[in-house]
Amino acid sequence: MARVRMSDVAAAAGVSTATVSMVLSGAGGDRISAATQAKVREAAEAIGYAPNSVARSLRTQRTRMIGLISDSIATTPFAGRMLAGANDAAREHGHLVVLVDTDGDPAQERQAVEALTGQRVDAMVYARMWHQVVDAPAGLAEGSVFLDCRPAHGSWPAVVPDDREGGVAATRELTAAGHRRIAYLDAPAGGVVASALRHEGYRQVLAEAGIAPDPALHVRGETDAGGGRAAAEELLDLPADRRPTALFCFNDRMAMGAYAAARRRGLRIPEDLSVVGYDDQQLIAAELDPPLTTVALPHYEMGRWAMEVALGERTADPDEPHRMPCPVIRRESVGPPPPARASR
Amino acid sequence: MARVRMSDVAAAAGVSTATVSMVLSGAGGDRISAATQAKVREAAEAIGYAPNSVARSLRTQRTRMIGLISDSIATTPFAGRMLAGANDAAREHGHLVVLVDTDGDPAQERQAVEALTGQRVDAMVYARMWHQVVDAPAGLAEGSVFLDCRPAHGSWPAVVPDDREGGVAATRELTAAGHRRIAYLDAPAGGVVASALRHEGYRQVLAEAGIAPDPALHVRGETDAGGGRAAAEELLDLPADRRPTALFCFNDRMAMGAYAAARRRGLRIPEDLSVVGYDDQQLIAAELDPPLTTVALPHYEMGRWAMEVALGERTADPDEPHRMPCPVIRRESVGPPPPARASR
DNA sequence: ATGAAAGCGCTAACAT
DNA sequence: ATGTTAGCGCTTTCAT
Repeated sequence: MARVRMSDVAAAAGVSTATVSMVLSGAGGDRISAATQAKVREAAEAIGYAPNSVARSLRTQRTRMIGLISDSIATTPFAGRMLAGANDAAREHGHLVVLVDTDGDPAQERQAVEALTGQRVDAMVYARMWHQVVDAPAGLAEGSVFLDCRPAHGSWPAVVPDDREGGVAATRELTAAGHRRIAYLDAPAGGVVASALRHEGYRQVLAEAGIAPDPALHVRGETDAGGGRAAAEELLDLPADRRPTALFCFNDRMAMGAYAAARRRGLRIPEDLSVVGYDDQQLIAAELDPPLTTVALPHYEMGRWAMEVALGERTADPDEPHRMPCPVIRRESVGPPPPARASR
Repeated sequence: MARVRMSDVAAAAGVSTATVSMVLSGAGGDRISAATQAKVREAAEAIGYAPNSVARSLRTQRTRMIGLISDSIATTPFAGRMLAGANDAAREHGHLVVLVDTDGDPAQERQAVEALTGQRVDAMVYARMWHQVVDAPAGLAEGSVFLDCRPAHGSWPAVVPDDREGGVAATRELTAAGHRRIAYLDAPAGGVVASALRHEGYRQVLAEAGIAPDPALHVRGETDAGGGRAAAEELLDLPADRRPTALFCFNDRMAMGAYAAARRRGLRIPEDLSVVGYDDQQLIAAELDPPLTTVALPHYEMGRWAMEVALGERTADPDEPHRMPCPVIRRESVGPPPPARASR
């Protein structure tokens, strides 16, 4: 790599390294004469000088690197856009991101914190692939920020999707179309914080619309297509007067399964059955037939937000997670309820 | 962050920093007495010493960081497992990866190379989201390695999927089941190197099986579900005696569209029509009904390979890309051709 | 078996 | 307006 040092530039320009440092770092704008500045820049250019950030970091105690620890953002095809948001924000502020994927293994997390601390990153972001409550890794510095998760204990800034409002928006999409028998195809019970929050949102909308919640319309299944299909079948096998006219699915994969169940029964979407998903997974939502109306997770924006607070470009309350809105993506899977069951 | 330095450990242990350095770096195994070693370790532990990698790097001229420049691996949900492979290999050898996503923008690439060079990363990996031939970014150091792409000019180690053999494997899956009228749903003409390679493999298998290639069975479409569907429709509208009994699709998304086209015509998969995809995209291949037989891209292995040569743990020919095998993933979308057209 | 001392390449007081 | 100088925290000869 580059072998030429600042002293070489200084020699070539006939000035001291201090002068070179000042002009090249821009700090000497007013202190160094224009002529000298030009001379220095030319010399640097001519001999192909590239500053050594390691030396600078040692001196300034700032590395312009941000550590990003994740359970598996990088390795799974899901929340990658969080990285994009974080990366963009870092770049815009002249920082680099050092990424460590730990598979969610606490031992690896501890090592990651250690390695990143050793490299003296200016700050750390701790990210999860999906919204959850986590134990902070051992040794995580104050000033770190949580991305798509929040710490069970301790006080750190955090950003998570506003899953409650997402549940509201999804359900409202359905009540607005005229539905009153709306099912919620939920994730398995326990642990999944998004599941409970979306359910809250769902119930709130029903209440506002004066719809009595029917426990039979709240079913659970694995969060994949198979689970969604099984759950949807259970629902569609209900007697006609108790059967839902619309399905709010915990995620797009379950919605995909619900499509399959509807298809088996000869039900058309959205004419006979309306469906709303969650996640806006491009590979599914946009390519389903018909394209799926869904609620998007603001991954990119959350990644940006987290990086901006890590960089100190934005302040945040360390005791209350920032909830990022989840926009509805309208496509073609929602319509009015079928006439036969449109009125009660 | 940690404020305690090696001199603090030295003082606490009553030895010199040289001694501390030796024992803590393991280099003093035979030179320092066991008693002193223990004393030093205890002192370090007691006062919570954590070495400063920046200072070490300045001194040793090695940062134990590898730069990874990608067009958008991190930001799109596709080739993320390349990152996992790279990350795992780096970790196993005590290195960290500094990730920069450039969106494929040459200006950003140049900046990335510059920033990474400035940080004195020990090596760089240049990755693309899908197999392509690229112009190396300006200033890319010798010794860098190309991941999922190969340089149009210049001499660098590179790793790409063996798309030709993948095409062979996919097609053979179909001839082995007894098919003779096998269509290739290709990507649009031009540029996509994988497209041509897979086509070569396809033709080779036909030739080996003594099947005369029918130009009507080579159709092209956009590489999404819509394109696959249109291409499949064209094929399925052929007169019965010319219609294919099996479809080899450029990717899983096109296969998804082919499923839709088949469904519209009342064709069952695999009883009436066999389908093979490419990519093994979990969200699609495994969740389609029936699950799709496909060819997997060895993303994880390629990521690992690239990182290992970047780390110098593996040697590679800089003038010939390493071709990584693409395994067939057998699921349920391939069967024998329907009886009516089974024989020629 | 251990210590002294010279830097790695840069920045930032402080001088001039 | 520019130069001198003292480190940042560590590793590594070379001495002892």
